Amino acid sequence: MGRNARVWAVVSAIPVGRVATYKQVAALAHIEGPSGARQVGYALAALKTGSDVPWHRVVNVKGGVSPRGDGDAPNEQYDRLALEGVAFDAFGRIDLTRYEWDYGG
DNA sequence: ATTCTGACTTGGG
DNA sequence: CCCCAAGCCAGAA
Repeated sequence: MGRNARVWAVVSAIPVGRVATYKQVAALAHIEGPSGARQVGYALAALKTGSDVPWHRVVNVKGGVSPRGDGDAPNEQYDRLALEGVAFDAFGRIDLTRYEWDYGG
């Protein structure tokens, strides 16, 4: 089981209507280190279209979606989250204190 | 096989 | 708030 699989497993465990930060996913996937969050980003970047992984529930520490250079993917992320009941402020940011996945600790 | 690029976070100014 | 630099793995040509 490589890093990608671990990341995908963690992301797949994020409940509907809830979001997790890259950092959080990295910690749960046992990818520790200063660049753990980045590994998560790389793992998600390796996702294929049609995958069952809810990648849209992964946001950056600012509570916003990370641009991938492309234009539609971030937009789709906003749409999917909105459909799940996640609210955004006027700046397009999510209130992490309210929507961040509480995995129980 | 090598080379380039990219879904991040943190600390200091 | 913005900008800069470091640490890191996977995929494509």
